[in-house]
Amino acid sequence: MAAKRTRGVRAGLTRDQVLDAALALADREGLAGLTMRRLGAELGVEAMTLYHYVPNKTALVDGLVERIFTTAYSIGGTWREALSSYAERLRSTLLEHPAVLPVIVRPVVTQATLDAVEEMLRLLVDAGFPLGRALDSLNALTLFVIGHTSAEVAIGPDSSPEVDPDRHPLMVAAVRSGAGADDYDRFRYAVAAMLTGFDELSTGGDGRRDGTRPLH
Amino acid sequence: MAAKRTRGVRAGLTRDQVLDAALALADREGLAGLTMRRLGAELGVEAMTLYHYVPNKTALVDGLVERIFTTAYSIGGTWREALSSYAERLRSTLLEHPAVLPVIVRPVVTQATLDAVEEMLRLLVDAGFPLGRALDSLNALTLFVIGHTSAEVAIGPDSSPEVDPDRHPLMVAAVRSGAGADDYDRFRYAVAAMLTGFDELSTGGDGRRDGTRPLH
DNA sequence: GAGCGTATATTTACGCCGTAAGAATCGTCA
DNA sequence: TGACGATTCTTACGGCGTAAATATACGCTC
Repeated sequence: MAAKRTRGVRAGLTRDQVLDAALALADREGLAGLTMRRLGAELGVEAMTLYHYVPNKTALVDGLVERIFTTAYSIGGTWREALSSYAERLRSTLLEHPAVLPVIVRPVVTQATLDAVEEMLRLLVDAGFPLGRALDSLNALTLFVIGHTSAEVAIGPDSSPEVDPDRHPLMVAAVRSGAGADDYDRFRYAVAAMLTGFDELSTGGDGRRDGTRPLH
Repeated sequence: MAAKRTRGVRAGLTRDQVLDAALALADREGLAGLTMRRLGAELGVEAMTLYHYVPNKTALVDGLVERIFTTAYSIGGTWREALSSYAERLRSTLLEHPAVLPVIVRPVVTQATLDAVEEMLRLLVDAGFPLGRALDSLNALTLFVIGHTSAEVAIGPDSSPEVDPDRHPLMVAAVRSGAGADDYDRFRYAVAAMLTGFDELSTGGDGRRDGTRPLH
């Protein structure tokens, strides 16, 4: 396909193209499959060439994390709707790139995301949240979504060991009834619980004056 | 100290000793510093010797995760107290071994932890939680703790970029006021919010004496 | 045009890594 | 004693991230 490269012959790459290819490669082959040599091959270029667009591999992975977050923010509606849909959007974005999850440890705050954060803070403050609690709430919600989605991805069905029904009757009953089988249902329940808790603790329940209901 | 090893001269290791040393090494040097060669050196043994106690490096890391979880469970008191202190214990255990956090994606359910889980479920069910929601609540709380603690560890102070006070006044005000600076405070706020939300959504506020129909 | 600096790519090489294969030594039991 | 299994070391292989040096091509000034 591509003519063989020789020194100095431009490949016409950009940092964005490198990141795109890196994300695609990680999605396809897993995080361990993302190596500089393979990424280079993917782009028709030697590994060392990539170091002109990225200082080192750590920075490349950081770039992936940032990219994922900048596509996840969303706003609009009441504060409950905004936070709820933000949580769902973040979850689905993360699920699209499960390979990157292990290295996502915190929301990377970039210029691109600040606008959305600012608007969410505005919604919360207008609803009666003290400013500090508004920030805390946003933070906690994000961290929960990351944790939950990580667990969703980490396993398909269930890998629990054998359980003694006499010693652990509730465990057995819960598993038998299929409880916890639906990740998305569990996710929505937990998000609703967090939002309800935020409301109660930070506005004394005022936030629901507009008639918004916690779930469904 | 230790005389030089020769072939066949026993070092008297056990799997537990290997895991102990691995955890200590990871805590001291970071996850990337945990290599088979270095771990071997730590134990006065060649790298390949470790493969008699552990099938491969992945299994070794899995062993670390399991070990951390089995020491984190705790129970007692009301359901709120139990879940709250469980969250705190898990957090502090994770903080003691921050290097392992990136590979903790899910609570490893082992025989050792089942008793504690069963008792927590009992507390929740007695308080009026539908069984499925009890399990969901426990799960959500665990995942939140993992996510939150990961973020705590991932950063010391703050590395936010420069923020334009005109575009993002709330952001600036929040940071200036020192909001979100205290990780532990933020953690407790979020846990309290979750518990309040669980209560509201799963028992109707304070124990299902009114027969409120729970979700599900 | 000619000449030259700068950006872009490659080549080569070094020291790590996980681990497969096989040889060496030990304790134990017949 | 001799055989055997358990334990350890030695050697080796392919792959990794990346430092250093080198080669090519484009865009600028004259």
